[in-house]
Amino acid sequence: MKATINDVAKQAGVSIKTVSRVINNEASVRQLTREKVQRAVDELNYQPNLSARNLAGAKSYSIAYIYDNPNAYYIIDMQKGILSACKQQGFELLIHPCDSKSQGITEEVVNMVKQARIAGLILTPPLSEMPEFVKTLVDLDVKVVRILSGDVAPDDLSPCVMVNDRDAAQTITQHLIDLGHKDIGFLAGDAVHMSTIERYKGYRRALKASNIEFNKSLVIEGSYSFDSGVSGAKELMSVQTANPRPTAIFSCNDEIAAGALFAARLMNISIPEQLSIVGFENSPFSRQTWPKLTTADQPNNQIAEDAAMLLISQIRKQKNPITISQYVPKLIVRDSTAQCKKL
Amino acid sequence: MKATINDVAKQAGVSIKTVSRVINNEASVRQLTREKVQRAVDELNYQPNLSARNLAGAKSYSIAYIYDNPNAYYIIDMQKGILSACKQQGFELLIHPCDSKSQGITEEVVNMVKQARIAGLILTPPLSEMPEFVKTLVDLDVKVVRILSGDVAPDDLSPCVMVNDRDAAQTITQHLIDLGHKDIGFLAGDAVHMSTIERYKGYRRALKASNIEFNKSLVIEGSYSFDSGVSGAKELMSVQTANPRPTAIFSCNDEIAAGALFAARLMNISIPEQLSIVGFENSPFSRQTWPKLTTADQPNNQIAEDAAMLLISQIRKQKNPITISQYVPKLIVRDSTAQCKKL
DNA sequence: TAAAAAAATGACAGCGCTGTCAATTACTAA
DNA sequence: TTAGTAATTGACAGCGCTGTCATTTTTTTA
Repeated sequence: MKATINDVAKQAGVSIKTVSRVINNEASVRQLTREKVQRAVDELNYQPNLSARNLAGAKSYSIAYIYDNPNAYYIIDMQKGILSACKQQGFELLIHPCDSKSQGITEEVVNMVKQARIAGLILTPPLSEMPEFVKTLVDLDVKVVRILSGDVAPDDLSPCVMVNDRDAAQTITQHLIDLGHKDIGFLAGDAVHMSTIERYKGYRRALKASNIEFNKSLVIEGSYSFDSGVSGAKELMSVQTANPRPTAIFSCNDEIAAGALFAARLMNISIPEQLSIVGFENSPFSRQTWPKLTTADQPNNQIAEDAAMLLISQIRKQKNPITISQYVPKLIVRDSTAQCKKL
Repeated sequence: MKATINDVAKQAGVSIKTVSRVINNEASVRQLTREKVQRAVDELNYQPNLSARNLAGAKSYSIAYIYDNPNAYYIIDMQKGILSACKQQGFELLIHPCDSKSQGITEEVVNMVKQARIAGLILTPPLSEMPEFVKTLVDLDVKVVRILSGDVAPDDLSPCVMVNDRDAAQTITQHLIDLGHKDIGFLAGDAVHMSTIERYKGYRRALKASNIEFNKSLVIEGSYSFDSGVSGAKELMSVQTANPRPTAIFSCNDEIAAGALFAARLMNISIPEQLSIVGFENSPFSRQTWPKLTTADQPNNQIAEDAAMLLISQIRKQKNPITISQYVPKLIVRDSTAQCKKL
């Protein structure tokens, strides 16, 4: 049978309260006692019962990951990272898929938080980009950590883990520029997503830094989908006379890039010889295209773990409330980009 | 504050034990009393506290989903279905990603089951296809439900939800035959997966049913990947003289089909005019190709919910132990298949 | 060295529920 | 009607832990 706090107390020759103190890392336990207890804990392979903890204490050891995102890869990665933090810290994770556009979403989550006595929440886009939603939750006294696109937190509602898409986009664009490209198309994702906006800013900044004139006709609005990539690339590549035909295309994510790749193939444009294409996200997608995509990798696993750790330490009040950590996706050069052949 | 069993008891004018009886749907509660309690439950919006239940009772209200599958879409779908059943039934879901090929996988899971007092497990391929693994768990007195490819359960270790890939594959193949195709290539997935074997059997059966001679050179071994689809299709389509060049290709999943589509494009073979291609799974992939894939849809969400319900009713000992439910993926005709042009 | 203050430890109630068993009530048959 | 049985209900302990507060031990101060 599983060891309980009683077994440990008996084995260590102390009261259960002392054991409780040790496992909760409270002060005012003599070093000697602490070691004695720790030894018993190890010997019995004791792990505190979460149900009992949640029931007895004022604290809660449950956090939740609320998501609404069509990108399954992203979610699975996130989940894995969060789970890993939870395991380390003896927390429990509740998963809650939802529809961010639904009317009652706020109420739904508030309800869940109350019912399950949830101590904290991890939010990813698009939920993390809904300020009123976040505000409602924070006011409810639930700890929240948001994962967002950008370099600085948009407000001080909660700690954030920022993914600096802007710098990454600049780096990617610079990579194209370094290859001699000047006419670089931009296939945008959904305009409401912060990530699209940030990536666009990075693209613009790179052009500016290299004194390349920005050409609005090279920017195509769209969404984060394969189809959008196909039609966007078609539009870009069939531009007539007046506009330069781009020699490279920056796609806001790998799915769009895959679509662009496809369109190029349809139009008999060889990649990367005649046209360089870059993606973003380093999703499994990017390795399933031919040629394999040059893209930007963001360590979702790591980001998620970081966010969860931040959340937990916040729950434990171990750190100052508004911490921010930042990640910059890293350029991964593969086979879809090459030196610009055009003069 | 959240209502507890005490509040309900007070409101209904009965003892907490009676409330407990009502919410657990136990016999020997008078109809009148039951209604009285139920009314109080509704008025107070009472929901039993899971932690307390888990702690107090001999029973556990936790089930776990253990997975190891590179297909994120599949897992997300599964998870959602399971979650929905859990919510309905007042259960809690633990998520546990793992590596099925790792040495200590059995021990890892056994440990987890013991530590978290898990009442039941849901297993999907490849974990559900590991008999010794399942046996160990069942012997441990954990309830297990497996989701498997096939029409009958391979053993009576646990209830299974069967996905009849064979019949579905036969239907798909028949669809090609109906379109006049006779030389139908087969791009296999990983040979160790039951799904590959089953789909292959269905393919063979369809050929046989229509008296089409089986040609071994049209079967290409491979894996469930885009690359495998590309190379497989290339091989099939470059078959020389002796072998007939297929006019249609059955791909074991959408990813392979996407690869095949890509290869065809490379070889200037137009789809579906010169070559029909079908996929399997109806993953988001299949809608992100051009032309959109004809494929077989399996209602993963539903399957998962069904499996979870089966598991929970088993935990509650409401049903006979070895129940089997079966799903047959449904043919979805889209744009990648057409009438055979060849004589 | 004794008194006072501080640090360390323990006893015990109680979180919200279920299991056990005893008490009450309703229903039967005689 | 009344004992006898079955159906219904309730009192209470206890699951494994934490919070409160009292007690003991150690350290500090005068």
